[in-house]
Amino acid sequence: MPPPNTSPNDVAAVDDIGLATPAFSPLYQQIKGLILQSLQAGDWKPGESIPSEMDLAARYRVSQGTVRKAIDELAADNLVVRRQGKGTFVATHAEQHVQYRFLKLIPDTGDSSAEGPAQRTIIECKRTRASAEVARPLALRSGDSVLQVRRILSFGGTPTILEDLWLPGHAFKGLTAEQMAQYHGATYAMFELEFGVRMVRAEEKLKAVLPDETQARLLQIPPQTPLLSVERVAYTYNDTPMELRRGLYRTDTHHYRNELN
Amino acid sequence: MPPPNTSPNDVAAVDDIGLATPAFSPLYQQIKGLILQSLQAGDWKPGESIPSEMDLAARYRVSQGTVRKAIDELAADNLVVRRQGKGTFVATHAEQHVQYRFLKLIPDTGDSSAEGPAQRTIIECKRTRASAEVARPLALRSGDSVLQVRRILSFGGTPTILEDLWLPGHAFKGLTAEQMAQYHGATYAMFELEFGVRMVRAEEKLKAVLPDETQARLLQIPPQTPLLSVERVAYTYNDTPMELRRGLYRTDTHHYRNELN
DNA sequence: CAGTGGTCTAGACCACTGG
DNA sequence: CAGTGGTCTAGACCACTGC
Repeated sequence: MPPPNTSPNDVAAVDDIGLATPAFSPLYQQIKGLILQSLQAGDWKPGESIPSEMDLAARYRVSQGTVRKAIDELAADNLVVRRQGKGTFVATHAEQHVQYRFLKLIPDTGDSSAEGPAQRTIIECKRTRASAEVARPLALRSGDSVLQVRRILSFGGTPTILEDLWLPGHAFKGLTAEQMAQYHGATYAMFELEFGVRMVRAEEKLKAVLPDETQARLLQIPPQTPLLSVERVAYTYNDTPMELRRGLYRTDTHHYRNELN
Repeated sequence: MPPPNTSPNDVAAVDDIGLATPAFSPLYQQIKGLILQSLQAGDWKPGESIPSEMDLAARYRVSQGTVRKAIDELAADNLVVRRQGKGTFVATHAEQHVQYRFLKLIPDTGDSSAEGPAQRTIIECKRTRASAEVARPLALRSGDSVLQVRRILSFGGTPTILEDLWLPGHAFKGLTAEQMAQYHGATYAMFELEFGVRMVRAEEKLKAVLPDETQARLLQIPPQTPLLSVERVAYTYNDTPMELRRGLYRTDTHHYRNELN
């Protein structure tokens, strides 16, 4: 016996809760979009649980299976974490064991946990104005206010990474070197907890370069030592760029590891 | 009314077709495993279609939904490609528009298609014995027969990549420089068509290095030019390593692009 | 024990492809 | 038009969590 089923394209229930859906897309995609909006709006904070599948199904007037498929995709995008028997939680950089969300530099020995946590030295933390090169990837206009941070990460006492960060001034008002130092290591966790900015995705461009004098001195290496330059743009929800980061990695004892599928 | 449903853990139908399933796993995982075995065994060749979901469901005595979930995972792993209205096809490096399956080097201009196809020059193609460094990642013993290939890839006439390949001798008997040259560009397609070896996955280790004299000469660059060293191990089904490749990339006009989720 | 996500089924209908 | 994958539903039961 067929259920009293409305057409799969019927988005009446969705429209009922007040959202326009101009083009066709499967119901579960629309549900995914709605949940995404709630995530962006901060209806559920990182680390908290979202409503159960049954709740959401009732709320959106669809079957549990449809909600499930929507959440499955959000989980695949790392926006949400499912835990059997407990619920579905908004992904977070804090509290989790995901210390280095985007860092792919690994000691050549392979034992990435043995070298222990990184020591971080903040060299500089100042408010400046964006140059054209910095403004473009951050979707700002040159001259806009940006926060610039320069720091060194050391592993086992050896300076290994020299990093420059640029952050949009409007989103990170009041960021201080003290804050950067407090959260030893968990920079993205700090962005979340202190500024409500959750990074979701990143793109990196890698090149091999030679350091200038200042860079060589800071990393305590001879000039002419080839370094891996990693330029990263990190995005929040909505593909909004929120961080530009340029790292210089020593690769004599470490390497950048990547998996291809 | 409940269906005449056997327990979810009942693998009778699976056992019926003659396979042991020692530990517990969801039915769809077991089905995935069975399909995987057929792929490895070559029951369906790359580019061909596999049986329809209904067929497989009948064959394994499970519902279409269960087969679907199994195939969904295989599709997510890039082992299989679904095409609505046509069927599900074994993924292939040939015929597809996926010219460079694993190459992540991109011109800085971003317009990766404008520079046209790479010109390939084979410098060397010989049979040797594996050194310890080569044997380990290929899961061979040092001294085992390996094929070694050295070649240069040029973009727009500029030598950009110097590559050394090592292939297990037993799987690539009779590989010649002519074969390498014939398939301009589509090396992995050749492996598939000529040797029945389909690469499924790869791992890369990146470092910044300086070239030695020979390397600098071959790439027509001054010494002291920093290069990106990319060491890749490519795997077939079953996590069997089948290729070790070491590339030296010029990164003055190109960069290695990576996306992080 | 109740509540959560995870698996499985059966059946209906939609969207796309090709003869 | 028949056959394929894609969506959606409804309902049952399993596995895990925590009270």
